[in-house]
Amino acid sequence: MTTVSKDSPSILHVDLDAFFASVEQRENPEIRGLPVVVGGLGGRGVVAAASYEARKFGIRSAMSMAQAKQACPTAIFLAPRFDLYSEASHAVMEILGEFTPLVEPLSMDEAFLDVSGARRTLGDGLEIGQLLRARITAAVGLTASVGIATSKSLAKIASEDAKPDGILVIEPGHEIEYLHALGVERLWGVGPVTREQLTKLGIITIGDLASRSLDETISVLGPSQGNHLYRLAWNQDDREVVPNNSQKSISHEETFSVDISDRKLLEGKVRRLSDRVGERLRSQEAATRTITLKIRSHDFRTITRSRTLDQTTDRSFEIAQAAQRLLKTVDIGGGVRLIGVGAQIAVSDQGIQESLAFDGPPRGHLEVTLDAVRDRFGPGAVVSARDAVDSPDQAPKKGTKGGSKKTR
DNA sequence: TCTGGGGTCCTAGGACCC
DNA sequence: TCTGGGGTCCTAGGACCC
Ligand SMILES: [Mg+2]
Ligand SMILES: [Mg+2]
Repeated sequence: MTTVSKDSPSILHVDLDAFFASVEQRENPEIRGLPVVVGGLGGRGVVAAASYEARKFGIRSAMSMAQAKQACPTAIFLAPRFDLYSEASHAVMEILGEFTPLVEPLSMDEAFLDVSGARRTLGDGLEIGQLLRARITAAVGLTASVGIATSKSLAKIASEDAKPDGILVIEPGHEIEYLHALGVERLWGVGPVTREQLTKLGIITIGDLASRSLDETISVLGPSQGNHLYRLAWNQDDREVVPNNSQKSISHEETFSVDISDRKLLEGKVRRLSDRVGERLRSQEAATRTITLKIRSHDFRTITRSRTLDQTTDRSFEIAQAAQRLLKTVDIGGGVRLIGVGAQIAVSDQGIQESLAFDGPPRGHLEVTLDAVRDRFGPGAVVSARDAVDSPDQAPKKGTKGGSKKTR
């Protein structure tokens, strides 16, 4: 048993280093120590992962493979092998689960852990972080970096600074000095567009953002993002680690090596993509009601068209039919670069019942319902049972149901 | 050889409802 | 009675993440 002070940080962000490239280097000893670039080889590919050796040449995720080749012609260029990465990912997540059930995967190669319960037996966050890093390397042959802090946002930022193969604890009381020295783009949720907006206002660092008034931040970024980022800039982030998040959509898309203008050809592509979407729906015993067609034109402009059906389906044919009908409404004049088919996963009545049983009714729904009744029948129509007096106006009529079953 | 593929969440307007 | 005010659903677009 270890003694751990109560305010010792207990949120861990675990992130594998150069994930796809590291798996490839693990598989093939001959490319260890060499610049390795994993990405699409088909002419229009981008970099999915670059080994640290490749990063020395300026190669980064999301740059085109063509650019990467220019930066380092002698690098090893590999097509991704997702089955391999998926297997490694599962193995890592399983290890994380040995430390606490509170594991929230964010992607194939990263997860949050809340170890506040596990610390009593396993040690503080730092000790647990070192333990699981060693376990991952020994069992899976990959290195992981870990950020540890009192909030998700800060733990995630810290894991970047821990890389590669490192660990970093942001001690309580030192959070603000650490955070405020960083560029705003380091905040989770600030991308190129937001960073540019902030730069125009002279906001370069997180400290700059924090020193402005909340009102100013909101006037530029809107109430939602403004509030959120302002809070993050002061390390005010009370989001909890939530395991077992359910998937909300399934999609497949394809970028063609040459733009396509032939409708028949595109219809065939839609059919094949719909098959894959349907297959995955059925394998999860899920269904969809809303289908989305995505088209990116030769000029990189992207549109989506979606259609909600009257009834849910898990049949590839119906998905394809909906998507092909949407395709007919789109002008494909200059050629199509990418086409995609997506399906929103419908929440089954059973799922709703389970979530009601588990979480209680979502407040929004209940209150809307009550308000609607009051709106129709007057303020006395619904009162708390505690306050109900035995008057004809307020007593429930005989035969009133306890609750309705279907919420939507 | 410009710009992947898989996702999540937010915004905003119109329809519809009470 | 020149304007109610919300709420949800649907659709389209866009920022962001890995
Ligand atoms: Mg990573
Ligand atoms: Mg990652």
